[in-house]
Amino acid sequence: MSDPCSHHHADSPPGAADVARAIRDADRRVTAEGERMTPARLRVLELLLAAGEPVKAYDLIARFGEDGQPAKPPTVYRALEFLERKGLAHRIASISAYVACTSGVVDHTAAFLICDCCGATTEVSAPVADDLGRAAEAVGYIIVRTTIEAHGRCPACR
Amino acid sequence: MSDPCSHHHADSPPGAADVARAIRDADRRVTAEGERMTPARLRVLELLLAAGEPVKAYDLIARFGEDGQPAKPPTVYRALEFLERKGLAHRIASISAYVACTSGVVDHTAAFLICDCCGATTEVSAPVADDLGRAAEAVGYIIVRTTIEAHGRCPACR
DNA sequence: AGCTTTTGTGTTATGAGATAACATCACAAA
DNA sequence: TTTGTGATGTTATCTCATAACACAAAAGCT
Repeated sequence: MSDPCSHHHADSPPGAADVARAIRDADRRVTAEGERMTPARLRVLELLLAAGEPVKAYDLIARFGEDGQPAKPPTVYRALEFLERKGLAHRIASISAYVACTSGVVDHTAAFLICDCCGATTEVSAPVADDLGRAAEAVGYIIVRTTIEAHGRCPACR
Repeated sequence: MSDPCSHHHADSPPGAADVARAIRDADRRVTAEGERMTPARLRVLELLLAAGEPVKAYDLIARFGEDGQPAKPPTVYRALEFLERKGLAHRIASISAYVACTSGVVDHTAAFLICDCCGATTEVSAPVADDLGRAAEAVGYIIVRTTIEAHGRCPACR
């Protein structure tokens, strides 16, 4: 947050029921694809979903143990890598943070609107990537994965 | 480079004359805008231009002194911050690297095509940002700055 | 010129983000 | 049961970036 705001916002933390359902869905999908949704992976996904906003890796590490015991960094980074690979989470490079995927689409290019004031983020589907794909093709590139991160002010902060 | 390639590419390091001219232009522009193009800033810009591709901050730090003496990190990070603010360089968040701006346009949203194989990058003007701007407006966001980084394979590596 | 303010630099130290390397474990296929 | 693969535990370390403070250089003012 380059210029943190003092006014407060209505939090919209996803309800426990929502989180539980999202986790069950994710678990089923991963299992169906022949991969394992292990406790560590479930736990990290749970933390991301419960936060409802981007979370720093070391915050996940700190919150990892139900009893307050932190995890070792590789535990969390490995889980994040897996979740990203499965499309269940995204890394937001410009702020070095991670967020649960809110798009139902499995293989998609995500675009983020990030409020520099309060830190809220919105994942929008990117009509954007198509244009870029064409531009890339014209130059001879094959695009595998695209990071789109727009910084600015959210409705509450503007 | 997630999957480094062994084949080699024709390097296209900008000629010394090109670098010198770009530096003079930048110097003039910055001075005209009432800011100071100090030796440290010139040096970092020179290193970025000469590289012709994204460079890690600590590589700049290592190469900083003409005599081989490294700089202290803040020296380089401050220069990078300035160059970015002036639109003379860009930070590529997804690979934590910096690159000289190759677009003539002063205030623009840059988009990058990054080869995961050889590390080459191409800066393309982003027709992309307009779409995103409209999408953002629809949700009530004001966009200040956008990061667009497409990873894939360059013509030589595909 | 003398003074003040602003902007940039030098330096030390440390914070924050991420991964290498290797031992061990769990699980499913043969 | 054996064997192979994928996941985890653990230690250590590496890379990236900035805070904080003292000092210097330039620009603006009277």
